[in-house]
Amino acid sequence: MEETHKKILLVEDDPNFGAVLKDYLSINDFEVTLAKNGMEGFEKFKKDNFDLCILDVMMPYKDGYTLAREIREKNKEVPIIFLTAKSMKEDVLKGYKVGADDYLNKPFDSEVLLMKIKAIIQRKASETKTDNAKFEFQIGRFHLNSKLRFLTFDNEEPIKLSPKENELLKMLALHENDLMPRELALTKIWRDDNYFTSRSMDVYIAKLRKYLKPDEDVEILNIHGEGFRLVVKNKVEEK
Amino acid sequence: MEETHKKILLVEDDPNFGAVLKDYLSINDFEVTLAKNGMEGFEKFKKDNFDLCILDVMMPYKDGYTLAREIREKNKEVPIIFLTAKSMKEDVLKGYKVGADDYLNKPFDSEVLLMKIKAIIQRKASETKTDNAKFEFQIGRFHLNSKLRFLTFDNEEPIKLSPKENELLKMLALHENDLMPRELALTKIWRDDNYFTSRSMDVYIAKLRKYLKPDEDVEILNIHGEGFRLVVKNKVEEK
DNA sequence: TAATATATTAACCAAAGATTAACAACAACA
DNA sequence: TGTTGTTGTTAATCTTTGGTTAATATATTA
Repeated sequence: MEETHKKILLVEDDPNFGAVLKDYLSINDFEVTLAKNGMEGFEKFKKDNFDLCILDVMMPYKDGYTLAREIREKNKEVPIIFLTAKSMKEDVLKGYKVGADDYLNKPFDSEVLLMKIKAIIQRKASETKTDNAKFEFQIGRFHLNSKLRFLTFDNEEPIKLSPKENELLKMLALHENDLMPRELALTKIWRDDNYFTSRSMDVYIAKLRKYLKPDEDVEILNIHGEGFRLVVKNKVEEK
Repeated sequence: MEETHKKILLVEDDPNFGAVLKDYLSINDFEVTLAKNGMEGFEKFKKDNFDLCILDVMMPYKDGYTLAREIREKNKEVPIIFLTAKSMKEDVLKGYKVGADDYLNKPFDSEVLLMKIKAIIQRKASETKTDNAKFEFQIGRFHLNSKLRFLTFDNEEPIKLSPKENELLKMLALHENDLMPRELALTKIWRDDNYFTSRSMDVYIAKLRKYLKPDEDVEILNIHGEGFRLVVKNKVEEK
């Protein structure tokens, strides 16, 4: 079964390198749009719908990080890979902060790039399969509107949730009564999985438990080493 | 969060190259077992539980393809990567025929290998996640949910199982009324087979027996020197 | 820019889980 | 029957993971 080719936005100021890379990706069945600086890159980004962006970091007028930030404002989903001559840790961190999905130091092996591209696109594909457009949830006597970030208990005044609180509760609700793996929340909400983000998540779990206290039948249980589970007891089936 | 390191079986007859590659993989957080020919490779394969095999094709006594076929007989799942000096099409085909997952021509870029390894392991992981591996078992009057790690007796409050308790009981249940070899549980659950892990397993068998006590018809029997057997007596067939 | 809301970090303690050690009980078998 | 290796049991110890608090940092808004 032949899928339609994935679209890649390639922003690279070196015209030779850019052309070679474009050709290479093209013969590997990607549809490549080449922009030669950040300005042009952003213009082309707005005009089309790409599956992946590959950005050179060092470019005149507008560098890769700035461009990435603009792209992220428009689109929270599209994967971004940075190409850079630098391999400094702070630069890498800066890249991930603006939401990069991967990093590649020049000069690099084209096969490695290809591998990364495929891995990233596949990952995004499986993510969008799991993540739901749904934004309203009934959780016991609570109602969550994750678009407005409101949590309402019965008919009381809604509580405003912070973005992280909201995302986390939504993810728990999507897995109601089932395991919500730690790792899933960390990689999807925190976009990183280490000791501190894990600690941070625990802090948020505590906050959510506080919010959910008024309903005795709603609980967030821990499954040691695995994740959390939002349980709703004595559930009355509606019809 | 630190996962336990993935185990790789590396079979390579060139001692220098083998050692270098082993070191390289080790510093990249893999646990590598090196075998210097096909014979030794197969012996080591049987003794442990690997996440990946990397086989050199041209080796004395037993070549990579033959070894791969033997490995496949034992294990249909484990990913295999071939290393070869050849790049002939028929050889590649021969490799895929015995179930290779990937192919790499010497000399190769170590980063490429690393990438391939990661891609393959991740793919396998997501496969086993989506493949609806059985996780619910009826054991006499008990019900085991090995995903949530719950053991429920009749309609009583579920008992929480620890990861090891859970895995072990699941493995017993998978062999219900049949022998569950010691060695199997040790290599699969403890990923190591020595005096202490064996002792540890006995401790867990004791714990499980305690949990299962309420149902007279459920018992874990020992088969001296072989393993254990989960028996369920007076089984009433349901329809 | 100050004020406010949100998020991260750090330290510390508690809980859960796993291993180890020591010894008793048992099976296999010469 | 005694000897050897295996299994059963308990309790102590060690390790990892989770919960909580508060200080600090970062982002957002007035």
